Amino acid sequence: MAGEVIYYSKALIPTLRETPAEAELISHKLMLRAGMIRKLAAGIYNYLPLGYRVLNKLCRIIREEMNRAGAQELLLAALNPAELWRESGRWELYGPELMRLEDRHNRQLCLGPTHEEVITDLVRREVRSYRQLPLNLYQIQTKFRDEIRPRFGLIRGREFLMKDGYSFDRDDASVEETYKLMYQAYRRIFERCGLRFSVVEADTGAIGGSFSHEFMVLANSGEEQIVSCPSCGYAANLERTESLSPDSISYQQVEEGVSDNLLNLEKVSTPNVKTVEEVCGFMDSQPQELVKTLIIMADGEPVLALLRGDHEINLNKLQKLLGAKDLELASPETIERVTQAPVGFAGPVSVTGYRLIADLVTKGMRNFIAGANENDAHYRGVNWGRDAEPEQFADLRLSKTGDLCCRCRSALTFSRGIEVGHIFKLGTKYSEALGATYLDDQSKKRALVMGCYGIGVSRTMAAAIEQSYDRYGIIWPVALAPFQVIVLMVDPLDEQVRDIAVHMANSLKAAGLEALLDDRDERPGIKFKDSDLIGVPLRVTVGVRDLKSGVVEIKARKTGQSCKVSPEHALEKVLELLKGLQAE
RNA sequence: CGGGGCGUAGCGCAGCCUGGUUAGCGCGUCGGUUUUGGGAACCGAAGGCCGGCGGUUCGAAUCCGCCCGCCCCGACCA
Repeated sequence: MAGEVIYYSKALIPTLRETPAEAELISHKLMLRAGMIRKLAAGIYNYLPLGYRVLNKLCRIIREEMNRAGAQELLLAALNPAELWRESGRWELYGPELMRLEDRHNRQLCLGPTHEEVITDLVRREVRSYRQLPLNLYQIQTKFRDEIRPRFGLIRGREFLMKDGYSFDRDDASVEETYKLMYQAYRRIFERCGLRFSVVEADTGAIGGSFSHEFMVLANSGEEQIVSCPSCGYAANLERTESLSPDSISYQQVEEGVSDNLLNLEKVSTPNVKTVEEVCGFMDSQPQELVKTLIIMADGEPVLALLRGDHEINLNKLQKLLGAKDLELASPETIERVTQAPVGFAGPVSVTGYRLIADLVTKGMRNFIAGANENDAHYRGVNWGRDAEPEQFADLRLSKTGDLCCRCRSALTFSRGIEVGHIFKLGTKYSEALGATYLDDQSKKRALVMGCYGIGVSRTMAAAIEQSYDRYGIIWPVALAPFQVIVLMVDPLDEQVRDIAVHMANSLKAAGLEALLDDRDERPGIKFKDSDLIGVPLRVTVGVRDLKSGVVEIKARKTGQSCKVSPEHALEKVLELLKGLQAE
């Protein structure tokens, strides 16, 4: 890498002592304070030199790994004609998140939120033969999404930097190879960034198979909940997690050690007792003895979903099961219409005309409590078969703490993450819609099999900070740091200090490192604070005090550990420390 | 989209409820003196269409209406 020295006195690094009121999230606050970014409008940011340096570090790593994996970089148009999006059907499907605009001739355009259409169009024009395959193309570009609610600074913006890649293969076997290559490339990218991350299985939608993974940077502020198994390596998004309830036999069975001692169905008057908690309190029972009934609107049709009282529904699972496009909780009016009772008294007994789906866990339950579909009444002693029978038992529940891995039965771990990468096999969805075909070795026309691979570059920068900071500021991993070293002159007016510091910075540069030379005529305190805030991994402090003893101080940002060495040995020491930091 | 909050100097805020004469404070900025190893002290100075438009009033940062911008929460608990 080419070395560099930047003089702080000439650099635009407008640090802030106080946090602008607009920021909530740590990464957002610190990036503003460190002078890395400034907001232009809601969800839209300018990158100042310091922030841009970090972004470029990320891009460089991404490029190197993508190229190594055989992908080629290109740059696609950001402004897309509507016709192309109409061809794929997404002009209508994408919804208000698509930034649409018109030109002076009233032609409709959009700003690309992703580029399947554009790349597929390009490839369908240029690729004809299997001999040209496989082809793997990527770009790093600003994307536009008109988010409902931009928030969290760079984590959810309306304009953001993204690496998006698309692969074109002859068949499934071939795309699987490409997919594996990309998976490995992604692992390498995030490893090289020095990030702690987890790869989770993601929803594959209609395509099926294990062909989608999300790369999550682990951070407590993460939007996504991740469930992982420490013993077998299974990891998934909470919404997609399949897990075993540790107590999936009924409470009654556990209590009595019998399974088929069926009690009579008994209607109990429960005036104004509606929630699970209220019912339990009223009947002196546990949520595990109760089956709750949720009325869900699936594409406008009410469906009754049954879950154990202490479990939550996972709408994604239900949606998948039903094959529905749109799911939402039914309105109170609908609930009254369906159950003939106010909200709070729904149950499975004597329901007709609606689909009834019960969670697997409820299958083993006996003599449970449920709403009576009647104002102020519940049943107790409800049993499947005799009193009610769902159309099917299926996995509907949201995994919860204490659940076991369904592969190896170990206890699952719950954590939070920020999605920074997503890879998936697209199949022929876009190639068929846009007619992107090739001739195979039998002269037969076939649709290209696609994969797509994204990395949120600007978001990754924010995620790195979420994962590594302290009360003084950012702590960059060496690979992403805007500079590896800051050389700080305590007394910039002193000739000897200046000479030694400049020489130090230049020798760092000669060694291929990027150095920030703080030559500002500021008080030492300010310079130390700024140095900590912007998070440069190593600091070399040159001042008259230490020079009297013939030394300079080298301090690691992360550990706070420092040592004093002679100026002649400083370079060597810095290189050694950096090596140690990178090896972590 | 629903709910809540905010908009006053580059940044952080007070003033507004209860209208009144030069609109304040801290930080930052500029000049000066003294300082100089963890955000200095003193002296002096610059910097505001109080988000915009309209209304009420003798008089509006302050009251009312509309608009714009920004932030937060929510859109899975029967």
